Amino acid sequence: MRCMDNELSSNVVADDPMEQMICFDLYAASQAFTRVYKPLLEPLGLTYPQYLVMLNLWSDAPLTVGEIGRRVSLESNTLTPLIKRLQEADLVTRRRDPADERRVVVGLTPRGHALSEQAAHVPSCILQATGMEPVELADLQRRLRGLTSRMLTYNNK
Amino acid sequence: MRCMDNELSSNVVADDPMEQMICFDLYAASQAFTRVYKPLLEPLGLTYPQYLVMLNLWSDAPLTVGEIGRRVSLESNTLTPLIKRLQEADLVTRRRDPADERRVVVGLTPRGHALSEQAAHVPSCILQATGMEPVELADLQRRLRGLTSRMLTYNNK
DNA sequence: GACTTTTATATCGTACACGATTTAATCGCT
DNA sequence: AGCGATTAAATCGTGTACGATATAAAAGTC
Repeated sequence: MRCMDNELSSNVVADDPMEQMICFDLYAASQAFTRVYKPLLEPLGLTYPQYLVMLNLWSDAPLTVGEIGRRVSLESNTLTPLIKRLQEADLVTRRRDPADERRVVVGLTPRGHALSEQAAHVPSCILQATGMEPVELADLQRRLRGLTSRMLTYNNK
Repeated sequence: MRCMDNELSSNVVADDPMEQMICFDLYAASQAFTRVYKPLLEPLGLTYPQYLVMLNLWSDAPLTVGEIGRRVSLESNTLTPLIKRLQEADLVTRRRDPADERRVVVGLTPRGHALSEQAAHVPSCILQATGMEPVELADLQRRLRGLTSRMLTYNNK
């Protein structure tokens, strides 16, 4: 679907070019979270994307690279080096799935498993940092998911 | 300020490790925007961060690297190479400010200025892709800014 | 007026993102 | 069974992000 300009076009550009950009607000919010996560994750030696991968492994290890990718919305081109860094840090193991040699199964080392305890306090810290009630947060999440879904639909038309 | 776990801690980790992560929803929404912007910006030869810089120049050129950085929340370590790529593409000029030789002033070339016309339809396309009314969008932006502000405040305590 | 501090940019190293391509294994079809 | 299509990872190249450091100019201090 091509975008057709309409009578609203002249109103969407404000004096301040950043003022009306919803995308920029999303970006800024995302960066703000990154900054709050950083000091919490630094003692664990994890970056935020690495933390997302570890969260899934703590919950459901072992997982294939592809399954991890579906959960965190990343593909092997990003995940492979990331997981190799986790392996270097002796947090995860990587081996080919004997049942399907195309797959690589990622598991936790004892050190990787143990790290979950040090990370247990992170979610509550983040919740506190938002300064929002869980109900209010859930509403915002619902709106964001709706927006994301509509954006992706638009893109596929 | 250190984060103290409280009685809610046990509720913030759901079965699905991704389910309750507001940060991930922000990331996903941001990525969805990137995907909608991409086909719109590709004909212009711009990436999304480059587009943000050009938006500010179209509005207020010439600008120093620092001023651009304040507007798009990036620093010289990211901006310098980005702006050099815009210069390679003959869209912007870079020169030291004679009044203060520390500053680098970024201006538009004729080609850079002309590109604004090709980009004029982008904001209305994005608005259409959100599938939201401007009022509704403004409300979401207000919430996001409040959240961002609280997160950054938390981080500085 | 030399000296310290601050400011503005640039450089460097590490770590994502992601499109495009490659490689190898498995699947599907006849 | 053979073989083209599909799938799962990995690899490659480009472009952000960003902490740490470097460099040079300007501002502040005695």
